[in-house]
Amino acid sequence: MRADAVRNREAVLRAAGRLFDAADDPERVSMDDVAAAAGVGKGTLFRRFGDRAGLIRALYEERAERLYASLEPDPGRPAADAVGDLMSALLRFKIENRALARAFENAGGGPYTASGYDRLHSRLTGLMTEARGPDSADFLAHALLAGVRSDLVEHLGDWPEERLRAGMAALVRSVLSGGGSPGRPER
Amino acid sequence: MRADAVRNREAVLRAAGRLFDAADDPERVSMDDVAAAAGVGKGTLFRRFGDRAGLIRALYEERAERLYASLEPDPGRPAADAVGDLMSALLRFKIENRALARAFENAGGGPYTASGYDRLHSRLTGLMTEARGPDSADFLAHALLAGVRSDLVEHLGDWPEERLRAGMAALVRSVLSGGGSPGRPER
DNA sequence: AACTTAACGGACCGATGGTCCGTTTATCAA
DNA sequence: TTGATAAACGGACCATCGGTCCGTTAAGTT
Repeated sequence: MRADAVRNREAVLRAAGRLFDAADDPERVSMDDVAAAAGVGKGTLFRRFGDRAGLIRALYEERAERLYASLEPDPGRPAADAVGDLMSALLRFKIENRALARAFENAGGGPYTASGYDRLHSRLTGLMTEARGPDSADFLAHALLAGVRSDLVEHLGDWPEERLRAGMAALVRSVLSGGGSPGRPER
Repeated sequence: MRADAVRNREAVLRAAGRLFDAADDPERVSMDDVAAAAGVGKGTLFRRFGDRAGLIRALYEERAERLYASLEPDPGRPAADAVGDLMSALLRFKIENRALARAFENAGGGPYTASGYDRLHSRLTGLMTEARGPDSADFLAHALLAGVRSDLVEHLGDWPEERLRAGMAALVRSVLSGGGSPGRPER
Protein backbone atom coordinates (compact mmCIF):
# COMPACT_ATOMS: atom_id res chain seq x y z
CA MET A 1 0.00 0.00 0.00
CA ARG A 2 1.30 3.38 -0.94
CA ALA A 3 2.52 5.70 1.80
CA ASP A 4 -0.14 8.34 1.26
CA ALA A 5 -2.81 5.65 1.27
CA VAL A 6 -1.69 4.48 4.67
CA ARG A 7 -1.60 8.02 5.98
CA ASN A 8 -5.08 8.75 4.70
CA ARG A 9 -6.50 5.53 6.03
CA GLU A 10 -5.24 6.45 9.43
CA ALA A 11 -6.54 10.00 9.18
CA VAL A 12 -10.00 8.75 8.24
CA LEU A 13 -10.17 6.27 11.11
CA ARG A 14 -9.05 8.90 13.60
CA ALA A 15 -11.56 11.46 12.31
CA ALA A 16 -14.42 8.99 12.21
CA GLY A 17 -13.58 7.87 15.73
CA ARG A 18 -13.71 11.42 17.00
CA LEU A 19 -17.00 12.12 15.23
CA PHE A 20 -18.75 9.00 16.47
CA ASP A 21 -17.50 9.46 20.00
CA ALA A 22 -18.93 12.97 20.03
CA ALA A 23 -22.23 12.06 18.38
CA ASP A 24 -25.50 11.57 20.18
CA ASP A 25 -27.10 9.90 17.22
CA PRO A 26 -24.51 8.01 15.18
CA GLU A 27 -26.84 7.91 12.18
CA ARG A 28 -26.24 11.59 11.79
CA VAL A 29 -22.54 11.29 11.19
CA SER A 30 -22.41 11.42 7.42
CA MET A 31 -19.71 10.20 5.13
CA ASP A 32 -19.22 13.79 3.99
CA ASP A 33 -18.64 14.80 7.58
CA VAL A 34 -16.02 12.13 7.99
CA ALA A 35 -14.30 13.03 4.73
CA ALA A 36 -14.23 16.70 5.65
CA ALA A 37 -12.99 16.05 9.18
CA ALA A 38 -10.26 13.81 7.85
CA GLY A 39 -9.24 16.37 5.22
CA VAL A 40 -9.76 13.84 2.47
CA GLY A 41 -11.95 13.45 -0.59
CA LYS A 42 -15.05 11.34 -0.45
CA GLY A 43 -13.76 9.04 -3.14
CA THR A 44 -10.84 8.12 -0.93
CA LEU A 45 -13.20 7.10 1.83
CA PHE A 46 -15.20 4.77 -0.32
CA ARG A 47 -12.23 3.33 -2.16
CA ARG A 48 -10.64 2.35 1.12
CA PHE A 49 -13.64 1.08 3.05
CA GLY A 50 -16.16 0.09 0.40
CA ASP A 51 -19.17 1.64 2.02
CA ARG A 52 -20.40 3.21 5.22
CA ALA A 53 -20.82 -0.11 6.94
CA GLY A 54 -17.28 -1.02 5.98
CA LEU A 55 -15.84 2.09 7.55
CA ILE A 56 -17.77 1.61 10.76
CA ARG A 57 -16.83 -2.03 10.94
CA ALA A 58 -13.16 -1.25 10.42
CA LEU A 59 -13.20 1.32 13.18
CA TYR A 60 -15.18 -0.87 15.54
CA GLU A 61 -13.03 -3.91 15.03
CA GLU A 62 -9.89 -1.89 15.46
CA ARG A 63 -11.02 -0.91 18.91
CA ALA A 64 -12.45 -4.31 19.72
CA GLU A 65 -9.12 -5.86 18.82
CA ARG A 66 -7.52 -4.20 21.81
CA LEU A 67 -10.28 -5.62 23.97
CA TYR A 68 -9.81 -9.13 22.68
CA ALA A 69 -6.08 -8.87 23.16
CA SER A 70 -6.58 -8.09 26.84
CA LEU A 71 -8.70 -11.21 27.12
CA GLU A 72 -6.18 -13.84 26.11
CA PRO A 73 -7.27 -17.19 27.54
CA ASP A 74 -5.69 -17.92 30.90
CA PRO A 75 -5.51 -21.69 31.47
CA GLY A 76 -5.30 -21.20 35.22
CA ARG A 77 -8.58 -19.33 35.48
CA PRO A 78 -11.74 -21.43 36.06
CA ALA A 79 -14.05 -21.36 33.05
CA ALA A 80 -16.97 -19.95 35.00
CA ASP A 81 -14.90 -16.99 36.16
CA ALA A 82 -13.57 -16.47 32.66
CA VAL A 83 -17.12 -16.12 31.36
CA GLY A 84 -17.81 -13.49 33.99
CA ASP A 85 -14.63 -11.63 33.13
CA LEU A 86 -15.43 -11.63 29.45
CA MET A 87 -18.97 -10.39 29.84
CA SER A 88 -17.86 -7.78 32.27
CA ALA A 89 -15.19 -6.48 29.92
CA LEU A 90 -17.67 -6.51 27.06
CA LEU A 91 -20.15 -4.51 29.06
CA ARG A 92 -17.56 -1.90 29.88
CA PHE A 93 -16.53 -1.75 26.24
CA LYS A 94 -20.11 -1.18 25.09
CA ILE A 95 -20.57 1.57 27.63
CA GLU A 96 -17.36 3.31 26.68
CA ASN A 97 -18.05 3.05 22.97
CA ARG A 98 -21.78 3.31 22.93
CA ALA A 99 -22.18 5.63 19.96
CA LEU A 100 -19.80 3.66 17.79
CA ALA A 101 -21.27 0.38 18.95
CA ARG A 102 -24.74 1.54 18.07
CA ALA A 103 -23.59 2.65 14.65
CA PHE A 104 -21.94 -0.70 14.17
CA GLU A 105 -24.81 -2.86 15.31
CA ASN A 106 -27.30 -1.02 13.15
CA ALA A 107 -25.16 -0.83 10.04
CA GLY A 108 -25.76 -3.17 7.13
CA GLY A 109 -26.13 -6.78 8.21
CA GLY A 110 -26.31 -6.22 11.93
CA PRO A 111 -23.73 -7.24 14.54
CA TYR A 112 -23.37 -10.77 13.23
CA THR A 113 -21.37 -9.92 10.15
CA ALA A 114 -18.27 -8.97 12.10
CA SER A 115 -15.47 -11.46 12.41
CA GLY A 116 -15.19 -10.47 16.05
CA TYR A 117 -18.63 -11.82 16.87
CA ASP A 118 -17.76 -15.33 15.87
CA ARG A 119 -14.61 -15.26 17.91
CA LEU A 120 -16.43 -14.11 21.00
CA HIS A 121 -19.21 -16.54 20.45
CA SER A 122 -17.05 -19.59 20.04
CA ARG A 123 -14.87 -18.59 22.95
CA LEU A 124 -17.96 -18.27 25.15
CA THR A 125 -19.40 -21.51 23.87
CA GLY A 126 -16.16 -23.26 24.73
CA LEU A 127 -15.97 -21.83 28.22
CA MET A 128 -19.58 -22.64 28.94
CA THR A 129 -19.21 -26.15 27.67
CA GLU A 130 -16.30 -26.55 29.99
CA ALA A 131 -18.19 -25.09 32.92
CA ARG A 132 -21.59 -26.74 32.53
CA GLY A 133 -21.59 -29.15 29.62
CA PRO A 134 -22.48 -28.71 25.98
CA ASP A 135 -26.27 -28.64 26.20
CA SER A 136 -27.52 -25.54 24.40
CA ALA A 137 -24.20 -23.88 25.15
CA ASP A 138 -24.23 -22.50 21.63
CA PHE A 139 -27.55 -20.73 22.02
CA LEU A 140 -26.81 -19.56 25.52
CA ALA A 141 -23.63 -17.91 24.30
CA HIS A 142 -25.68 -16.00 21.75
CA ALA A 143 -28.12 -15.00 24.46
CA LEU A 144 -25.33 -13.75 26.68
CA LEU A 145 -23.99 -11.60 23.87
CA ALA A 146 -27.47 -10.30 23.16
CA GLY A 147 -27.53 -9.08 26.73
CA VAL A 148 -24.86 -6.53 25.92
CA ARG A 149 -26.40 -5.23 22.71
CA SER A 150 -25.54 -1.58 22.52
CA ASP A 151 -29.09 -0.32 22.34
CA LEU A 152 -30.03 -2.25 25.44
CA VAL A 153 -27.08 -0.74 27.23
CA GLU A 154 -28.21 2.64 25.94
CA HIS A 155 -31.77 2.01 27.05
CA LEU A 156 -30.50 1.24 30.52
CA GLY A 157 -28.27 4.28 30.33
CA ASP A 158 -29.54 5.88 33.51
CA TRP A 159 -29.12 2.86 35.70
CA PRO A 160 -26.18 3.16 38.05
CA GLU A 161 -23.42 1.07 36.55
CA GLU A 162 -23.45 -0.93 39.74
CA ARG A 163 -26.93 -2.21 39.03
CA LEU A 164 -26.08 -3.10 35.46
CA ARG A 165 -23.10 -5.13 36.57
CA ALA A 166 -25.17 -6.87 39.22
CA GLY A 167 -27.73 -7.82 36.59
CA MET A 168 -25.07 -9.05 34.24
CA ALA A 169 -23.49 -11.07 37.03
CA ALA A 170 -26.85 -12.63 37.85
CA LEU A 171 -27.37 -13.54 34.21
CA VAL A 172 -23.96 -15.14 33.96
CA ARG A 173 -24.49 -17.04 37.19
CA SER A 174 -27.87 -18.29 36.01
CA VAL A 175 -26.67 -19.44 32.67
CA LEU A 176 -23.67 -21.19 34.19
CA SER A 177 -25.63 -22.93 36.88
CA GLY A 178 -27.49 -24.82 34.22
CA GLY A 179 -31.10 -24.83 35.47
CA GLY A 180 -33.34 -27.86 35.91
CA SER A 181 -33.71 -31.00 33.86
CA PRO A 182 -33.62 -30.32 30.12
CA GLY A 183 -35.74 -32.88 28.37
CA ARG A 184 -38.89 -32.70 30.44
CA PRO A 185 -41.93 -31.97 28.21
CA GLU A 186 -44.14 -29.04 29.10
CA ARG A 187 -47.31 -30.94 29.89
CA MET B 1 -62.20 10.20 11.34
CA ARG B 2 -63.63 10.51 7.87
CA ALA B 3 -64.67 7.38 6.02
CA ASP B 4 -62.09 7.68 3.26
CA ALA B 5 -59.39 8.26 5.85
CA VAL B 6 -60.25 5.01 7.58
CA ARG B 7 -60.32 3.16 4.28
CA ASN B 8 -56.94 4.52 3.26
CA ARG B 9 -55.36 3.82 6.60
CA GLU B 10 -56.41 0.22 6.25
CA ALA B 11 -55.22 0.01 2.67
CA VAL B 12 -51.82 1.34 3.66
CA LEU B 13 -51.40 -1.12 6.52
CA ARG B 14 -52.41 -4.03 4.34
CA ALA B 15 -50.07 -3.00 1.52
CA ALA B 16 -47.17 -2.35 3.87
CA GLY B 17 -47.75 -5.71 5.52
CA ARG B 18 -47.61 -7.49 2.20
CA LEU B 19 -44.47 -5.66 1.12
CA PHE B 20 -42.56 -6.30 4.33
CA ASP B 21 -43.60 -9.92 4.45
CA ALA B 22 -42.28 -10.41 0.94
CA ALA B 23 -39.07 -8.46 1.45
CA ASP B 24 -35.67 -9.98 2.06
CA ASP B 25 -34.22 -6.71 3.22
CA PRO B 26 -36.87 -4.55 4.87
CA GLU B 27 -34.73 -1.45 4.43
CA ARG B 28 -35.46 -1.68 0.77
CA VAL B 29 -39.19 -1.23 1.13
CA SER B 30 -39.54 2.48 0.44
CA MET B 31 -42.37 4.75 1.41
CA ASP B 32 -43.02 5.31 -2.28
CA ASP B 33 -43.40 1.57 -2.72
CA VAL B 34 -45.93 1.42 0.07
CA ALA B 35 -47.88 4.39 -1.24
CA ALA B 36 -47.97 2.93 -4.74
CA ALA B 37 -48.97 -0.54 -3.53
CA ALA B 38 -51.73 0.97 -1.43
CA GLY B 39 -52.96 3.10 -4.30
CA VAL B 40 -52.55 6.23 -2.24
CA GLY B 41 -50.51 9.42 -2.42
CA LYS B 42 -47.37 9.80 -0.40
CA GLY B 43 -48.78 12.74 1.51
CA THR B 44 -51.54 10.51 2.84
CA LEU B 45 -48.99 8.10 4.20
CA PHE B 46 -47.08 10.71 6.12
CA ARG B 47 -50.13 12.56 7.34
CA ARG B 48 -51.45 9.36 8.86
CA PHE B 49 -48.33 7.83 10.31
CA GLY B 50 -45.96 10.74 10.80
CA ASP B 51 -42.88 9.09 9.41
CA ARG B 52 -41.47 5.78 8.30
CA ALA B 53 -40.83 4.59 11.81
CA GLY B 54 -44.40 5.46 12.71
CA LEU B 55 -45.84 3.36 9.93
CA ILE B 56 -43.68 0.40 10.80
CA ARG B 57 -44.51 0.72 14.47
CA ALA B 58 -48.22 0.92 13.77
CA LEU B 59 -48.08 -2.20 11.64
CA TYR B 60 -45.90 -4.07 14.08
CA GLU B 61 -47.97 -3.21 17.10
CA GLU B 62 -51.15 -4.13 15.30
CA ARG B 63 -49.83 -7.62 14.80
CA ALA B 64 -48.25 -7.80 18.23
CA GLU B 65 -51.56 -6.84 19.78
CA ARG B 66 -53.03 -10.13 18.68
CA LEU B 67 -50.10 -11.90 20.29
CA TYR B 68 -50.53 -10.09 23.60
CA ALA B 69 -54.24 -10.80 23.58
CA SER B 70 -53.54 -14.53 23.35
CA LEU B 71 -51.28 -14.18 26.36
CA GLU B 72 -53.74 -12.88 28.91
CA PRO B 73 -52.47 -13.74 32.38
CA ASP B 74 -53.86 -17.00 33.69
CA PRO B 75 -53.84 -16.99 37.51
CA GLY B 76 -53.89 -20.78 37.58
CA ARG B 77 -50.69 -21.19 35.62
CA PRO B 78 -47.45 -21.30 37.65
CA ALA B 79 -45.29 -18.25 37.02
CA ALA B 80 -42.34 -20.26 35.78
CA ASP B 81 -44.46 -21.93 33.13
CA ALA B 82 -45.98 -18.62 32.15
CA VAL B 83 -42.51 -17.24 31.45
CA GLY B 84 -41.81 -20.21 29.21
CA ASP B 85 -45.10 -19.78 27.40
CA LEU B 86 -44.48 -16.12 26.82
CA MET B 87 -40.97 -16.53 25.48
CA SER B 88 -42.06 -19.39 23.31
CA ALA B 89 -44.88 -17.38 21.79
CA LEU B 90 -42.55 -14.43 21.30
CA LEU B 91 -40.05 -16.61 19.50
CA ARG B 92 -42.69 -17.93 17.16
CA PHE B 93 -43.90 -14.41 16.51
CA LYS B 94 -40.43 -13.19 15.62
CA ILE B 95 -39.93 -16.09 13.26
CA GLU B 96 -43.23 -15.58 11.53
CA ASN B 97 -42.75 -11.84 11.20
CA ARG B 98 -39.04 -11.67 10.79
CA ALA B 99 -38.85 -9.04 8.04
CA LEU B 100 -41.29 -6.73 9.75
CA ALA B 101 -39.66 -7.31 13.10
CA ARG B 102 -36.28 -6.44 11.68
CA ALA B 103 -37.67 -3.29 10.13
CA PHE B 104 -39.23 -2.39 13.43
CA GLU B 105 -36.22 -3.05 15.61
CA ASN B 106 -33.93 -1.06 13.34
CA ALA B 107 -36.26 1.89 12.79
CA GLY B 108 -35.76 5.14 14.67
CA GLY B 109 -35.12 4.61 18.36
CA GLY B 110 -34.72 0.87 18.37
CA PRO B 111 -37.11 -1.68 19.88
CA TYR B 112 -37.39 0.11 23.19
CA THR B 113 -39.59 2.93 22.00
CA ALA B 114 -42.61 0.73 21.44
CA SER B 115 -45.32 0.65 24.07
CA GLY B 116 -45.41 -3.10 23.65
CA TYR B 117 -41.90 -3.53 24.95
CA ASP B 118 -42.68 -2.05 28.32
CA ARG B 119 -45.72 -4.21 28.68
CA LEU B 120 -43.78 -7.36 27.94
CA HIS B 121 -40.95 -6.32 30.14
CA SER B 122 -43.00 -5.54 33.19
CA ARG B 123 -45.06 -8.67 32.72
CA LEU B 124 -41.89 -10.74 32.59
CA THR B 125 -40.37 -8.93 35.53
CA GLY B 126 -43.49 -9.66 37.55
CA LEU B 127 -43.57 -13.31 36.66
CA MET B 128 -39.91 -13.75 37.40
CA THR B 129 -40.20 -11.99 40.71
CA GLU B 130 -42.98 -14.35 41.58
CA ALA B 131 -41.00 -17.37 40.50
CA ARG B 132 -37.56 -16.59 41.87
CA GLY B 133 -37.62 -13.38 43.83
CA PRO B 134 -36.91 -9.81 42.83
CA ASP B 135 -33.12 -9.89 42.61
CA SER B 136 -32.09 -8.51 39.23
CA ALA B 137 -35.45 -9.64 37.84
CA ASP B 138 -35.63 -6.38 35.95
CA PHE B 139 -32.37 -6.89 34.11
CA LEU B 140 -33.00 -10.56 33.52
CA ALA B 141 -36.29 -9.73 31.86
CA HIS B 142 -34.45 -7.41 29.49
CA ALA B 143 -31.92 -10.14 28.80
CA LEU B 144 -34.65 -12.64 28.02
CA LEU B 145 -36.21 -10.24 25.55
CA ALA B 146 -32.80 -9.57 24.00
CA GLY B 147 -32.64 -13.29 23.31
CA VAL B 148 -35.44 -12.98 20.78
CA ARG B 149 -34.11 -9.93 18.96
CA SER B 150 -35.11 -10.34 15.37
CA ASP B 151 -31.65 -10.20 13.95
CA LEU B 152 -30.47 -12.93 16.28
CA VAL B 153 -33.40 -15.05 15.17
CA GLU B 154 -32.46 -14.22 11.59
CA HIS B 155 -28.82 -15.08 12.21
CA LEU B 156 -29.89 -18.46 13.53
CA GLY B 157 -32.25 -18.82 10.60
CA ASP B 158 -30.90 -22.16 9.42
CA TRP B 159 -31.09 -23.89 12.76
CA PRO B 160 -33.92 -26.38 12.93
CA GLU B 161 -36.65 -24.70 14.93
CA GLU B 162 -36.41 -27.56 17.38
CA ARG B 163 -32.91 -26.51 18.36
CA LEU B 164 -33.89 -22.90 18.76
CA ARG B 165 -36.74 -23.80 21.05
CA ALA B 166 -34.49 -26.07 23.08
CA GLY B 167 -32.03 -23.24 23.52
CA MET B 168 -34.73 -20.83 24.50
CA ALA B 169 -36.10 -23.34 26.99
CA ALA B 170 -32.65 -23.77 28.49
CA LEU B 171 -32.27 -20.03 28.82
CA VAL B 172 -35.61 -19.67 30.55
CA ARG B 173 -34.86 -22.53 32.88
CA SER B 174 -31.47 -21.05 33.76
CA VAL B 175 -32.80 -17.63 34.47
CA LEU B 176 -35.63 -18.98 36.57
CA SER B 177 -33.49 -21.32 38.60
CA GLY B 178 -31.67 -18.32 39.97
CA GLY B 179 -28.01 -19.38 40.01
CA GLY B 180 -25.61 -19.29 42.98
CA SER B 181 -25.19 -16.73 45.74
CA PRO B 182 -25.49 -13.17 44.51
CA GLY B 183 -23.33 -10.99 46.71
CA ARG B 184 -20.12 -12.98 46.70
CA PRO B 185 -17.16 -10.87 45.46
CA GLU B 186 -15.23 -12.18 42.47
CA ARG B 187 -12.00 -13.68 43.58
C1' DA C 1 -77.59 22.67 -3.50
C1' DA C 2 -74.33 25.19 -1.27
C1' DC C 3 -70.69 25.35 1.82
C1' DT C 4 -66.94 24.05 4.91
C1' DT C 5 -63.08 21.76 5.80
C1' DA C 6 -60.71 17.36 6.35
C1' DA C 7 -58.26 14.60 3.36
C1' DC C 8 -55.89 13.86 -0.80
C1' DG C 9 -51.86 13.28 -4.06
C1' DG C 10 -47.95 14.09 -6.40
C1' DA C 11 -44.59 17.67 -7.65
C1' DC C 12 -40.94 19.21 -5.16
C1' DC C 13 -36.97 19.66 -1.79
C1' DG C 14 -32.76 18.58 0.88
C1' DA C 15 -29.75 15.17 2.46
C1' DT C 16 -27.15 11.25 1.90
C1' DG C 17 -24.73 7.12 0.16
C1' DG C 18 -22.21 5.95 -3.60
C1' DT C 19 -19.88 6.56 -8.45
C1' DC C 20 -16.89 8.54 -12.10
C1' DC C 21 -13.19 10.42 -14.21
C1' DG C 22 -9.80 13.99 -15.06
C1' DT C 23 -5.73 15.22 -12.21
C1' DT C 24 -2.02 14.48 -8.95
C1' DT C 25 1.76 12.09 -7.02
C1' DA C 26 4.31 8.04 -4.99
C1' DT C 27 7.32 4.72 -6.69
C1' DC C 28 10.80 2.79 -9.37
C1' DA C 29 13.79 1.86 -13.34
C1' DA C 30 16.97 3.80 -16.44
C1' DT D 1 17.70 13.24 -12.11
C1' DT D 2 14.30 12.17 -14.94
C1' DG D 3 10.66 9.97 -17.15
C1' DA D 4 7.17 6.41 -17.19
C1' DT D 5 3.48 3.99 -14.86
C1' DA D 6 -0.17 3.16 -12.26
C1' DA D 7 -2.00 3.78 -7.78
C1' DA D 8 -4.40 7.15 -5.29
C1' DC D 9 -6.87 11.31 -5.07
C1' DG D 10 -10.92 14.55 -4.73
C1' DG D 11 -14.97 16.60 -5.59
C1' DA D 12 -18.52 17.21 -9.11
C1' DC D 13 -22.15 14.38 -10.11
C1' DC D 14 -26.01 10.93 -9.78
C1' DA D 15 -29.92 8.26 -7.88
C1' DT D 16 -32.77 7.37 -4.16
C1' DC D 17 -35.28 8.30 -0.35
C1' DG D 18 -37.64 10.44 3.54
C1' DG D 19 -40.39 14.21 4.21
C1' DT D 20 -43.02 18.78 2.95
C1' DC D 21 -46.24 21.85 0.48
C1' DC D 22 -50.13 23.41 -1.53
C1' DG D 23 -53.58 23.48 -5.11
C1' DT D 24 -57.46 20.20 -5.80
C1' DT D 25 -61.12 16.89 -4.44
C1' DA D 26 -64.81 15.20 -2.10
C1' DA D 27 -66.97 13.80 2.53
C1' DG D 28 -70.07 15.50 5.80
C1' DT D 29 -73.41 19.12 7.19
C1' DT D 30 -77.33 22.40 7.01
